Amino acid sequence: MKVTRAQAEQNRERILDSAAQLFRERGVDGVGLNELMQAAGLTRGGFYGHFESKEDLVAQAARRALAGNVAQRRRMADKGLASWVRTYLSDAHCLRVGDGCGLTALAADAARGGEAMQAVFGEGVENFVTALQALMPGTTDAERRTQALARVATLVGALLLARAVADEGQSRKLREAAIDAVLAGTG
Amino acid sequence: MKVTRAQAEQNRERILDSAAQLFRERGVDGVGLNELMQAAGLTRGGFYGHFESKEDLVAQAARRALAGNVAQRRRMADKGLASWVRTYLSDAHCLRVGDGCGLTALAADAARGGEAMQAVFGEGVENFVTALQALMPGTTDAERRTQALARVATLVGALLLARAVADEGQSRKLREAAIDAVLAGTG
DNA sequence: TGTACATCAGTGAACGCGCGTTCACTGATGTAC
DNA sequence: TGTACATCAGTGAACGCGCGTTCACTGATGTAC
Repeated sequence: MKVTRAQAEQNRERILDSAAQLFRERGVDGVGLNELMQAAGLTRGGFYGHFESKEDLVAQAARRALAGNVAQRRRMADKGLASWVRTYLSDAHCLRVGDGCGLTALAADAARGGEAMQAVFGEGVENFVTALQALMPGTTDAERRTQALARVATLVGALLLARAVADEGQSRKLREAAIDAVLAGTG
Repeated sequence: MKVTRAQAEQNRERILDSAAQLFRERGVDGVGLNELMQAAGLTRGGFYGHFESKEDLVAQAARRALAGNVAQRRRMADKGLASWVRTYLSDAHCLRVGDGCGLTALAADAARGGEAMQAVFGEGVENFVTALQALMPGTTDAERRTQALARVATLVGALLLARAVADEGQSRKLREAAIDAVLAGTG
C-alpha cells in the first residue's frame, strides 16, 4: 500500500539509520537486507524502491555513519582535545560500536568495498583530519596537518585493536598508551 | 579415498594457508568453506575431518596469519626500525593484503569474533608490541612498552585507513605522516 | 616378506536456511477536472 | 469542495544461489598375523 511522500522519506531515513548502526556492529556482510528492512519496520521487497542495490545502500549508510563523527567533532572543539581524546578511547566507546566512530567500525569494509564506498570513506577521513588539525600545536598548516593525519591513525588503530583483543587489561593499556601519544606535545 | 597420514597433514596445512590468505583478503564472512576447500584442492565434505567448525578454523587461520608477522619481526630487527617501518607502510604492503600484516587485515573480524579468535589476536598484538618495544628509545622498560603500544596502533591504523580511501594521494599522505610520527625521536 | 582386514581421509549428495534481487499485485495518495 | 482515476510505496511470493553442516559411502593406507 502507498504511504504519503513524507512517510516514504521517513522510511528511507529509517533504513539508512538502521544500516548505519548494524553495518558498524556486524559488518556489511553480517547484515542481510531482509533483517535491515524489518529493523526499519518494512518488508524486504520495498528496499529497491529506495536503493539501487545493497552496494548503493552501503555507501550511503557509510556516509551517514561518518556524519555522526561531525557531531563528535563539534564536541571535540567544545570540550578541548584532551577531554575529547579520553572520551574517544574510553571503555564506553570501546563497547558501543553501533553508534561509535564510523572510521574505526567501517574501515575494513571500506578497504574491501567499491569505489563509491571508498570515496565516502575518504571524505570521512578528511573531515576527521581537518577537525583534529585545528587543535595541533605545529607552527605551519602543513605541520599541523601531518600531525593530525598520524594522530587519526593512532586513534583509529588503538580503538580497533582494543576492541579486537580478549584481555580487558591489554585493551585498556593500548588505549592509555595511545592517549599519551596523541596528547604528547599538545599541552 | 584415504591418503597417507603425512598427506592428510599436508592437506590440513593447505587449508590453513588458504584460509589465512583469503580471510585477510575478503574477511571471514566473505569466504565460504566450499571455496576454501577447493582452494586447498579438496572437496567440501572433508572439512570437518580437520576442524570442528568454521569458527574453529577462523581462530587457527588467524594464528597462522599472525605468525607471518613473526617473520617480519625478524626482518625488522635485521634492517633497522626506519627501513622496516617504511616497508610496513609502503605501496606494496598497502596493495598486498592477503599475505600482509594479519593485525591490520583481521582486526575487524577479531572485534566481531569469538573468544578464541580474540585470544589469538591478543597474542598477535602482544608479539608485535614486544618486537617494537626493543627498538624504542625510552629509558625504562615501561616507557618503551607504552611507546611501542601507541606505535603499533599508529601503524595498524594508518595501513588500514590507507587501504580504505579511494584517493591514492590521501592514502600516501596518511602513511607518510604515520612514518614520521612513528620514527620521531628514535634517531 | 606376503596376505587379510580394520581404519579412516576424503567424496559428493543432501539438509535447512538466508542471501540479493525481481515482479505481479494492492490500495492509499495525490492529481485533474 | 467533491468525485474519478493515475501514480507509486510497499507487499509478499518466488528466483537461483551459496551458506555451514551432516552423513552414508569409497577405497587406499596401515596393521596384524
